[in-house]
Amino acid sequence: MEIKIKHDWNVSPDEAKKIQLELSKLVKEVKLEKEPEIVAGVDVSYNIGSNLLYAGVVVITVKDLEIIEKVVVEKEVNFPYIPGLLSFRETPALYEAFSRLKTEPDVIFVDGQGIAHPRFFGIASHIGVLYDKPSVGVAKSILVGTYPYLPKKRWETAPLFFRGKQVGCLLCTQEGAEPVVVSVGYKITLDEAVELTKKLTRGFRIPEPTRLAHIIVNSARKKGRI
DNA sequence: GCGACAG
DNA sequence: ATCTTGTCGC
Ligand SMILES: [Mg+2]
Repeated sequence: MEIKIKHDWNVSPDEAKKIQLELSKLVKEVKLEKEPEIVAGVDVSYNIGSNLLYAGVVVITVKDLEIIEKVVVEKEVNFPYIPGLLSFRETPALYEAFSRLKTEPDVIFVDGQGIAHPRFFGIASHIGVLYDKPSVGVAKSILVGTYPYLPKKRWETAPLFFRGKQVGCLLCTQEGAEPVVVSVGYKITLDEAVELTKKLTRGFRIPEPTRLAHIIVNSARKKGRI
């Protein structure tokens, strides 16, 4: 996959925030241009105390959730984990994985927030904007925002609000489990993001794209090889 | 200033 | 994110 926008990653936290504010102007919440047939899921893993990240991308079909391509790479990082600045830690490694990806996905699913973010620009939005590719954030917990109730029944949703705007949805993907946080990353509507997430969810809490990406980066890490 | 805080 | 055993349910 080819990146469309490049910028420095070797920046300070303050500079990172400025970049987010600038790039957030490019985020679009619009309907998909084409019916998604192929989606990608991305995730990152690492050993505690190490600065070596294992970044992976899994590409699957929407129709039968069959894997058609997977890539895992190793990449050093120096940027720490700072709530609100996750993309500056994980995206450079994911960039290396995307560079080796042959398949062109219709939508990218990211383990983290889209616009449900302090500056409305989480890692899912960041990746979507840089690649000019529709993206969705599927997080395991909330970064910012409030909700009126917790969805308990499968496929039930609850709106997530931040600063007077609905920035995402809590989606119950599995009864008895905490809901996932779905938010628009880029060039998709929240309704489309939620519906697509439901299509991509099997019997697990985490939708397949991100769940499979999590599995491959962890197996690569535990084998100590790619 | 205090507390919260994706992965 | 990662560490880990026990326990519950299919
Ligand atoms: Mg992750």
